[in-house]
Amino acid sequence: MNRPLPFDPIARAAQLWEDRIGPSDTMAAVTGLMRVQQIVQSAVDGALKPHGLTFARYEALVLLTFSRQGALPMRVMGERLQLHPTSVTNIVDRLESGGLVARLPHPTDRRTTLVEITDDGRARYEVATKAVTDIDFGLHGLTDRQTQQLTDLLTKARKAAGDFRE
Amino acid sequence: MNRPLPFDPIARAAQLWEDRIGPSDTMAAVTGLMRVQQIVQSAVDGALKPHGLTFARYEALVLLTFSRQGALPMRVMGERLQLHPTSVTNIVDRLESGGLVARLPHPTDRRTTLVEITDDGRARYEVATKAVTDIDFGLHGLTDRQTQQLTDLLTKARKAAGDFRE
DNA sequence: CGCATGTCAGGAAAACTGATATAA
DNA sequence: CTTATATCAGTTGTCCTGACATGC
Repeated sequence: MNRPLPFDPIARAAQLWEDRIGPSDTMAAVTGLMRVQQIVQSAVDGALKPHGLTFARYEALVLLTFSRQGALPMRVMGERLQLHPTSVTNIVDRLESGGLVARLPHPTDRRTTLVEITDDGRARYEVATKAVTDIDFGLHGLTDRQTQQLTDLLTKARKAAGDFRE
Repeated sequence: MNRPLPFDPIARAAQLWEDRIGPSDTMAAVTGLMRVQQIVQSAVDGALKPHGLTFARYEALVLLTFSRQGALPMRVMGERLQLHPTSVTNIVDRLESGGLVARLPHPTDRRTTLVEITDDGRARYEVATKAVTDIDFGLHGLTDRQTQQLTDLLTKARKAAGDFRE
């Protein structure tokens, strides 16, 4: 829709920031981060839409597929995906109503609800994975080396934010 | 609230992805990107909340402050901030109701609406800027050099996505 | 006529707050 | 009694679609 600008708006803003406020390094990185996230989110959601998924729901499906038993407690899903408890409830509701996961009682702790991926869920996961990998998650223009570098930098930031120890 | 995990969930997911699906470079970068964006968004919104702003509204205020006349057409704002026309309307509505900007008729083109930052808007911009720079936009753990590297990588991705030419 | 600009109504997906029932 | 788990009701901020009035 929108034609591209003939200049980089973030570089321009960073220049003005430097002139008027001070060092613009962090501001430029954060603005770029926000914009690339938006690009990637939109590309991935677009690729998943024909399969009735959003990125958040797809991530939940991947998490369950990767789990040993194909099932996890709600609380653990929220922890791994960094989701609010009510968001987990919402996402599992939608996946469940589509028949992609099922809620099961936990065998020993009756407070907790297990979420198990169904056969339909595994099938959906496979076609959805093809859809997002076919578009490279909407992230283009980087060499493999640069993509790894990006991952490393983001990992440093996550660690500094207390996302994980080790 | 949530204690940090004792391991990096993205690194773990990338390992499983590699085992079962294929190269995990892009997947790891995108997942990390999403997570860091979430961290930064939450930190910045938290810092701006006491001043009655969100990051989106703050960005609009910065854009106007940086413009030559302190005023821009709605369409241009949407173009620079990569916002949907209806999102521009919404954001300007809220800024206007807080007295931070004013809508003016365009002198020659009566279709377009100019948005001008007010004195109150400029004052709010200053305290808000102090609030977000005081927390470094929620982005920690990177050296200046690494922050610049991150910006460069994100710029490459934006350019490949057709965000801007040149 | 076409196209551009901005607004409105309404919906979607997700985050959050606060309250609640149940169970450890 | 305190804590943990999950849900529910309701609000918020943002993006999106489709329709529309106005003006170039």
